[in-house]
Order: sequence, then structure tokens, then C-alpha cells
Amino acid sequence: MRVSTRGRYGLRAIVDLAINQDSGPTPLRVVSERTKISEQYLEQLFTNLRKSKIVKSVRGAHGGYLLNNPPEDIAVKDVIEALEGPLAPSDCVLNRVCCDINSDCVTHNLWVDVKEKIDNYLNSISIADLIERYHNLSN
Amino acid sequence: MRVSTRGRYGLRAIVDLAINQDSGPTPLRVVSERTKISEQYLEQLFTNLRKSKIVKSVRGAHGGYLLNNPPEDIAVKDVIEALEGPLAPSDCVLNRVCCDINSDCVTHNLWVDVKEKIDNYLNSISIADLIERYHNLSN
DNA sequence: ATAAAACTGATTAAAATACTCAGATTTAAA
DNA sequence: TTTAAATCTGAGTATTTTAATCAGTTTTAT
Repeated sequence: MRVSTRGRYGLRAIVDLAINQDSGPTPLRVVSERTKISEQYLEQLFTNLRKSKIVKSVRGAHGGYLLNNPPEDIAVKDVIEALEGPLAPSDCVLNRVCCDINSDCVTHNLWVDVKEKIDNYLNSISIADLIERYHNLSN
Repeated sequence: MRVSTRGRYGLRAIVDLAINQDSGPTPLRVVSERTKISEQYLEQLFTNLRKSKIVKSVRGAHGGYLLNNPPEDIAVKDVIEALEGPLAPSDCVLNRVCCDINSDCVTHNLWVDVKEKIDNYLNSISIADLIERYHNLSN
């Protein structure tokens, strides 16, 4: 029941962009230095984030990445789904084929409900929330 | 973010035991026939379920497995944890070492909260609930 | 021109998952 | 007392997924 490094690293990278968004486009070289995530892995992750319109890119020298929306308007769920696809505790939640037997097994709705709980929670937390809560802890 | 087959199959097997608990100990051969899960895989799963006191075993001919408690008193969480260990979206939720950098990164508490949401929900649903909800759907 | 950056697609190593296999032990019943 | 049905034990294996690297090409400010 783990979120992969794609989702976790990508989220940390997005938070990093959010914190430093005033200074114009941030190159992955810099995100890599600050987050200790390899630049090449970040490139892979940002391909997804760009296609999902979480970030926009500026190519060429002095280029980099920018958030496509203010941190208040980016939900954690958006970021995780961009990187991992839909979160589902069981495949049957997505494709309705359950248990190799039938499509309405006793446990099917449980997994549907679990997905809904997770989705709702991750959708209720924005990148701005994450940063704010973190700062409140230090006080 | 998936629950493995261990957890999902094991839960279905426990539901099967619950439905048929009146007829005495159920051998895995029979659970296997009804659930279409291989008997050998079930044996592996039931080792964990027995050690976690979810089921008790009767050895020898005419033996099998019985639930150790009434279905109302077995939470889905108990079954899943017996089979997969603690559910955690990120390892740092369990061992506190986060992000390869420090132990209080910006996203740490998010994963702690996600675990809590999932735990609370799975702990609120019993095996009896699963069966009851399934029957209500058919009406 | 040059250097810094994003972009692209393939490849690979390691880990986790999903099982199977080969037996040993226990016990009810013929 | 043999037999068959069952749990129990521990190892082994094939597949899939994950995590990441590699080798370039393209774009663009300076």
C-alpha cells in the first residue's frame, strides 16, 4: 500500500518549485541540488508533470520549470495522479473485473470506498497547505 | 498504492470462512474450490492469519480452519495487517527516516495522515459489515 | 558559436510480488 | 494399525514492478 518514489519525489519537487517560484523558472539542476533527487530521474518525472499541466517549461539557456497554477490551486492528488495514474487499492476499482470470478464480489465495494477516502483526502490538501502546515510546526 | 493479492485474497478467504462457519472447520481445499484461490497459496496466507489469531486450526483428517472471533469482532484492518504488515503510503511513516535528508520533511505528515485515514476506515468495517452490505445490494 | 537547459526513448538493475514445490506432522476413521 | 485428509514448514522460482540510468537531440539566451 505504498506510494512509489515517482509520486513521493515528484511531490517534494513540486513543493520545492512552489517555495522558490518568485525567482523565475527553476532548472532541474537546481531542484536536484536542493532535493537530492537525481536530475535524470527528475526529468522523467517532469515529463509527466508537464503533460498533466501541473508545470510549464521554458526551454533553452536560463530556462527551467514553473508551476502552472498558484500552490493554493494544486491539490496533492493532482500531482500524485500525474505521476502514478489513478490511485486504486485494487485493479477491480478501475476496470470492474474482480476476483477472477465475477464483477460484484463481497469485497469490491470496500476497495471502491477506500479509493474514495484517499482521493477525497488528497484532493482536500493543496501544495500551499503542505507548506503552511510545515511552517506552523516549526513555531 | 495497491493492496497486494495477499491482503485481497486473504480477505476473501476470511469472508468465505465467515459465511460457512456453522459447518465446523473448513479445510483449505474447500475454501480453494469456492474462492478459486490455489490451495497452496491459501496455506501460505493462513500461516499468517493463524499466527495473528484471526483463525484457529484443527489439524488432521476432518480438520480445517475456524474464525477465532465472531465476524462482527474482526475488522478488515486486522486481516490486512496480518497478511501485509502495517499499511503505510511511505516507509518514513513507519521508521521516521524521511527523504534521505532529514526526518521532518514537508511531506512527512501528509503520509502520516493518509495512513491514519486508511487505518481508521479499515478498522471501522468488520467482516460482518462486508457480508451485510453485500446482501443489501442484492435486494 | 557556445553553453545551458528541456526533451525523447531505450535500457538496465534491483526489489517486490505472486506464486509453486517438496516434504513433515497430526489425527479421524476404516 | 494403516490410511487418507488435513495442517504445517521452509525453500525456491518466475514474473512483474520499481527505480533509475544512459545516450543522445532540440531549443534558446548570451
